[in-house]
Amino acid sequence: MAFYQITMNYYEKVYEVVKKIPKGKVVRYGDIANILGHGNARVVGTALHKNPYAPIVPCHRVVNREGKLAKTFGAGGIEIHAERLRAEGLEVNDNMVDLNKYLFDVSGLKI
DNA sequence: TGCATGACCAGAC
DNA sequence: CGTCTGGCCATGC
Repeated sequence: MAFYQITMNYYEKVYEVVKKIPKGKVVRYGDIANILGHGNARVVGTALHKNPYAPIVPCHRVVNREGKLAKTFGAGGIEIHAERLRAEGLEVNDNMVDLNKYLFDVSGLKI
């Protein structure tokens, strides 16, 4: 929601989707981009990198197509990224999670 | 208005 | 497996 920001329509859509990811699951940048209707995963990554809603938006539940975590995680670095996932019960090996186990299907989400 | 940037992706080799 | 290339498009200067 646009609490006190006026110019972040696109990024805000990203945040809205990310907030709907259930605990213990992850989604890929491309999947978010897909349901937003443009297919540009880079913009999704950029949006989360700036993530102004740090604790509200669970940005650590977003990984790339390989299941790898963000190299330059905005809220503390890749180690924090991994720790937050482990805190939710996910296995993180070599900064990577198993998409076959934890991938959440966002195609059923509404925006 | 134009140009560079980026938590990405798919294909080629 | 790994590396490289081209494309993607919102954002900011």
